[in-house]
Amino acid sequence: MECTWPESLPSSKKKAIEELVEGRDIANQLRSLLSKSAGDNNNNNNNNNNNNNKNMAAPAEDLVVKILKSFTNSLLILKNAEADEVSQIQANTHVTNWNGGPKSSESSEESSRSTTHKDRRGCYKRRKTAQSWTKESPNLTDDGHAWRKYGQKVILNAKFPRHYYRCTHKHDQGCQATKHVQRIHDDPPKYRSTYIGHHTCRNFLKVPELFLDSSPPSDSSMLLSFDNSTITSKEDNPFFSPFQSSIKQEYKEEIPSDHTDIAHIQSSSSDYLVSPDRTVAFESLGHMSVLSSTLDSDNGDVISGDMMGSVDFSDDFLIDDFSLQV
DNA sequence: AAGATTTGACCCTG
DNA sequence: CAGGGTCAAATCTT
Repeated sequence: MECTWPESLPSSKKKAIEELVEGRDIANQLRSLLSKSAGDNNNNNNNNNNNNNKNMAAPAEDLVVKILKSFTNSLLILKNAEADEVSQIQANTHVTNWNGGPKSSESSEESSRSTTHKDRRGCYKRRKTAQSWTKESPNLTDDGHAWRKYGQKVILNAKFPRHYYRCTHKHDQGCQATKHVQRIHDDPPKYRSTYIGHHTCRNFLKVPELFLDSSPPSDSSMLLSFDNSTITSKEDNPFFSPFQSSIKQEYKEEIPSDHTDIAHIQSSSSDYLVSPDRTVAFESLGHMSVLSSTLDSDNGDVISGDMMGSVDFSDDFLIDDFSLQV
């Protein structure tokens, strides 16, 4: 199971990234040193008063934080640029109208349409670009969201058809999230799931009241998955949800005889929280999602306030997250 | 009966 | 124009 982070980085860029990572790590060390010494001084009254020490450490730490931020942003830019080059299905760094919008030749071809079919002009809106990330996995793991299949296509040069899913709540809640799943290997089975867009829905019907309480349901899982990260919601990434997915047909078709996989799929949501393997996936996917969100935030493709509020771009998050990736 | 899946056609992008 | 993404009627499942 892996994320489609570019695996074939040119060595020069790899080195650049390594350098940045090293610099960032050093800055990180400096920061911990600073905070350590500040803490020591706080416990030690032999020197000047604590307020003075704090006042000295605070600006220094600010600087360190800025340095770290700079490193992290550079890494983000580098990596995202690479991702765009390597994979078309990787997160796009700009997003046009979410709903695309009809072409200009809207009304001119009225008569040319066949009358045997319903006139669907205007109803078809393809997303030109959207935030996307992929996941590859030997089985079709539950991502916690309710998906409804809306299409299947044979893809050129692909052994297996691609299955298209949209969020079940597309119509009742206007959730724009979609995904497609394609089997890329037969033996051993391997599936590539590409997630497009963010869930803006609230999975009310599926969420136990326990989770609906006061805090977002994802909080616990996020904290478990990301350790020090400060992501606060799963809404922008289906993998963060601890809830059961409701895809049925997909599994029946793709894994007709593999009982272990089916058992996996139907296993309780707690699997997500305890399996180290999946935790890694969460980290990778969370990273991708955050990456996309970071770089898309200024292009007007904010789907909802929900999504915007889904990620806390604190220094800690970015720093810790990146340390997983490089 | 309601909701999900299947499937062929439509539409968009490169 | 080809390939891929989406729609929606028909069909299936619960």
